[in-house]
Amino acid sequence: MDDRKRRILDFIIQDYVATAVPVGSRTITRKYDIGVSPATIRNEMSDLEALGYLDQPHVSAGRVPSVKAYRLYVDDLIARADSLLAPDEEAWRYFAGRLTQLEDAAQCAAKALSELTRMTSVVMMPSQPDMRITTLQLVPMPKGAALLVMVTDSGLVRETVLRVSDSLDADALYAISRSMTETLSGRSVLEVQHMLDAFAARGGAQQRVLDGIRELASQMARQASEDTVFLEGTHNILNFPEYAEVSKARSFLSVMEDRKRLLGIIRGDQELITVRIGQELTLPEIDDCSLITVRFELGAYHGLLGVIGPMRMPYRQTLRTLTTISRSLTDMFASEE
Amino acid sequence: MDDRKRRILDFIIQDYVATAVPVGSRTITRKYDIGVSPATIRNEMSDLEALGYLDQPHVSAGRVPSVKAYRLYVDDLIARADSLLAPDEEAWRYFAGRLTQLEDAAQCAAKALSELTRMTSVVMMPSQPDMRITTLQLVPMPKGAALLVMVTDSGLVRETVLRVSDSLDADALYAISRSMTETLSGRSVLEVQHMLDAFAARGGAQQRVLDGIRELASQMARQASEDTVFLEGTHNILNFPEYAEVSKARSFLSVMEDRKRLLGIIRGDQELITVRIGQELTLPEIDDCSLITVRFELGAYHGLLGVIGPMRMPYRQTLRTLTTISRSLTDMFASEE
DNA sequence: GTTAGCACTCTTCCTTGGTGAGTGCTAACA
DNA sequence: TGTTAGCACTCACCAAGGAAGAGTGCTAAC
Repeated sequence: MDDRKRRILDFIIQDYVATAVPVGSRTITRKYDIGVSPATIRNEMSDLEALGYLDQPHVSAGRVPSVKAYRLYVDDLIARADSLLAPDEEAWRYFAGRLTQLEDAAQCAAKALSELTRMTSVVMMPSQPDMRITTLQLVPMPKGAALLVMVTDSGLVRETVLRVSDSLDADALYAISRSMTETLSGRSVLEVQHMLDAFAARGGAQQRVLDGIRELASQMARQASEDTVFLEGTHNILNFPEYAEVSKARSFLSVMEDRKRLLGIIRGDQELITVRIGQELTLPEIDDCSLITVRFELGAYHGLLGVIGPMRMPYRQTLRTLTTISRSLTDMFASEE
Repeated sequence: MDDRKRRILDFIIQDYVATAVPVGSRTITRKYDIGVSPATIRNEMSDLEALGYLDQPHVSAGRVPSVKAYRLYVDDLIARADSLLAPDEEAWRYFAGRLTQLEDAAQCAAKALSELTRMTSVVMMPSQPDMRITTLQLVPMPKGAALLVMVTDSGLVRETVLRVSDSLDADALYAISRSMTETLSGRSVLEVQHMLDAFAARGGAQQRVLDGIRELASQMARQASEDTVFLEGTHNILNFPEYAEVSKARSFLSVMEDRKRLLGIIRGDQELITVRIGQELTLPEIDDCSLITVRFELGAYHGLLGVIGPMRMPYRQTLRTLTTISRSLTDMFASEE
């Protein structure tokens, strides 16, 4: 494939991404000064089609990039990764808001991504199978209640409200907290859950507290073993002419509902950047969509940021936004812990 | 309006709610055994139209209930409120999941509502202008961090992660927590926010903690003065043939984005049940929708649960679901505090 | 190797006529 | 007086038939 073919292919991708309309030979000469006539372009396009880089919806329509064309384009984009390193200023500013906890950060990132890209964003927090408890603390609440707060070594926080005896003041709650922390800190959430399951029916004064710990531990254990996913901006899909039919939009949305399925697809991604184009996504209902995922680091583990949109998506800009947010997430966790 | 007219009107509403297709005179005789011929029904329908209870999309279509008809139907439904008192078993079971905090409960209720009704749900938590701080507590976290937890008298909890000196162990953090609580407890969040604004640039060892408190206080103050809204299931609108055009669906969704506008409409509702039908909603973009809100109690204040869907909605079932969830929310808060 | 010209294809949009659901009116009937 | 059958009429809906336009492939000339 010579240079001119390559340039024409790039023009077609660029134009189709922008307009969603099949690109004809005249359109190219009108919009992009390539120095040859439509007829020549036609010959080249004919060659490109033979090579498998272009599809023709029907004989009298323009050409549309094939999966192979997007693949070429994206692989090239990733190879010249330096162009993606320049941070996306808008994304930086957008995501500068203050974040407190892991989940906040993930949800916040998902929201930022979906608003910046105007597509659907997905964030996978990594599973942390060996997460250990560092602190348990009871915080007094009004009317005989207390907030049980559980903190793990990875900075995950969970809390629940308990009913406790009115006779317990702040100091008493703190004393209990200390002894609980002493007993349980350093143990994994799974271990704690099993320990307390054994105690379950023991009864007694502090039963409610134990139940609370057990509940939190099991919540955390669940979260520790399964990766969790956040989705935002699912209904941005309506902005794309590809999804102008409600039935298509609905099928897209119902695919998005099934988070386990999505998770199953992206879970294994180890590369810094993974791009799945069209059928590569292995979601037949939305085989005209693409999914880009970018890794971020969270201690020893890694999570994924992703964007789902039509196959015809602005790959370059989307990748920049993704890498920018991914980098700031990685930095944030690195500094916080 | 005599009894037979009323019965015919009810049939038309019932059928139109179920099918979204204008109801003709023959349809009525076929589906509902009313004992008279289509011609008679036609005469009655003609009368009902003259009375303003029916509309006719065009001359050779069946009839469609008017706003006035829905109004009559709904007012009647509310008047015979006892029929709504029977709790919706499915809703009960669905909503039986354990809840920890106010926001959790609200969000959870919103989710349950949208899934049960298959429409868009809205939950408004009440503003609590005189909310006061009861506890401030620092919980140790790994790597020189601490979780600052703030609890108010109404049971609202907020927390944020702070960086603190490594030299502070659990006991030291507790000592700080005690003195903070002593100083600030009983004060309103607004007061605290202003106090700390004055101190802002003071610097010093505990500056980070003070900043944390200030931030939380201002978050809470914002929440205390503004009511907060949760929306769920916005894209359920796609399930209705009325919104089969993507452009309509999009305009619905963009109305839903503007929470302040929604809030402005429902904020003032004092009744136990408020039903806004069609234009009564004063949202011209979606003037073929209805909004039902039901009050729930939260201490001295009240919040609202609502469902938004097409004007042609199953009012009776929706009201039952709403009142059931509302009652269980009210109960939950009453017992918890 | 490039370009102009031309016949050809096929989608899109508009028009047109047929079909059927539903109505309103009138006249007959109980 | 209320109910019913019959009938002409209206109008949305749908399928079929062009006309227009965009785009192609091929051929022949530059």
